[in-house]
Amino acid sequence: MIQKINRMSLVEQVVEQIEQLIEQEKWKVGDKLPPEMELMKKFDVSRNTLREAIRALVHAGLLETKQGSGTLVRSTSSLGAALKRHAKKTTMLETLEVRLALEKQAAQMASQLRTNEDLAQMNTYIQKCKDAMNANEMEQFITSDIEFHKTIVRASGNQLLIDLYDNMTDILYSFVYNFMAIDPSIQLEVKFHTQLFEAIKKQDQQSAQMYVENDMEILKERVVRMMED
Amino acid sequence: MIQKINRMSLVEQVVEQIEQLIEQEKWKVGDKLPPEMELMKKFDVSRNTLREAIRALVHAGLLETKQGSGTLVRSTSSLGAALKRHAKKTTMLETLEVRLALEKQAAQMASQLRTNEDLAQMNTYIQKCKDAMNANEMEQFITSDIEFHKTIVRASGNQLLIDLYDNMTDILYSFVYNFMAIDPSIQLEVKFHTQLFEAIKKQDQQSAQMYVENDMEILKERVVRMMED
DNA sequence: CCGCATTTGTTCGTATGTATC
DNA sequence: GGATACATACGAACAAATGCG
Repeated sequence: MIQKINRMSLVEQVVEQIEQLIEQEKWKVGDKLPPEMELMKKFDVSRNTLREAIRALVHAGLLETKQGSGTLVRSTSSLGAALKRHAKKTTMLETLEVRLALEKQAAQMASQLRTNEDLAQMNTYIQKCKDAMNANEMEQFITSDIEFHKTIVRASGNQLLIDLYDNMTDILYSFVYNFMAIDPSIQLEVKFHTQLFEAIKKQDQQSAQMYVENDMEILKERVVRMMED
Repeated sequence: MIQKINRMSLVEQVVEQIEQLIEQEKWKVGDKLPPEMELMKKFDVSRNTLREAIRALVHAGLLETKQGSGTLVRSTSSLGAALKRHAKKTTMLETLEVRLALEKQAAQMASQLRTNEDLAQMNTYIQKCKDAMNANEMEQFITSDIEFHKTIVRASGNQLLIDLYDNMTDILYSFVYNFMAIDPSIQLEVKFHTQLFEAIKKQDQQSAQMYVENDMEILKERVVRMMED
């Protein structure tokens, strides 16, 4: 039996393994990696090799090293890191518009493909949004709101669309999060959620896209208002 | 006058400079970089430092090194490279759907923002498409077709949208290019181009989005047919 | 086919700066 | 402040691939 020769350099192999560990969430965002000595033993490579692999991942944006402290996980994919870097060169409004584009398409596709499980999940998150609104719990509202939208996009079944959307959402909310406040527009938002849900349930593609636009218009106004301050 | 301290490591600085040189097309895709010795002198860093910068860019997908031969430019942005890697894990159909999402949004925005120059350019490319079709020149048709669509997306004014769209288009056509043939559907395609152009001219957002869908349906059928073979 | 120059790949060693305890 | 561990940068020597005459 002939074994395939390992054409990948040691560094590349370590990089791949670390990438997978992060993608599989064995090492989560914010986690601190084990110290170099431990990793050397685990991967069975020299310190130089390990360090080089880590540097590659630092430049890719997945890891972050702090002198004297350690290395920690910063992002889950190089796509996310590249998007974040790119998004910084543009405005939040542009990111929002791209996110709108993705969600509109997702809503249209979800109208055709949604399963009963999808619908049930959407319903759950809508209810959570309502509860959070009544209890004036902003943080809970935002979390449920994000999950509601992500459920729609997941229902599209398009993995590339899902990944891009999730990254855009992360970028947006990492900026907007602290500037949110309970205000009358939230009631409108919940109303649009319900309408959007009904459209997807009825498999009405046109209306689904329209309600996405309505819903995101609110977020857009918040971003614009935020940028004026 | 207080000077800002250079917090960036030498490697990072070299990486940035090379990235800029590539982005500004001083080093174009396919070009061979000057040998390490020369670059060492130009950037005034040691070989190790330079090599580490190059390695980071190789991992990011912008450069490619060949022992004994040299280093050459592979891609113009890390976003593009990350997207390409990601897109390989999914299907062409998914890429096409995301591209459709972006172009629909772009068409809607272009309907509002298009300048007379934009319209003139679109017209030019439509004419080139017609000419190529009559002359049975497939390659010329595809090139003009791509340019027509890109012009619409550019007219949206959203740089993030433009970059993502361009990359998606590159990925798609690098797969589909060689499988195209002159067939009756091309006549339909030109017809949709004209309709789409008229909608943008009349600033009719709804129709513009619809015609994008019609137009891309043809491409979708081609991709599906191609994948069956 | 050989030999050679060019170019990148790999692995040492060393010096200095910097964060943490 | 001192000790320790890690980060950063440079230099040098040798290996391996490529291309040319």
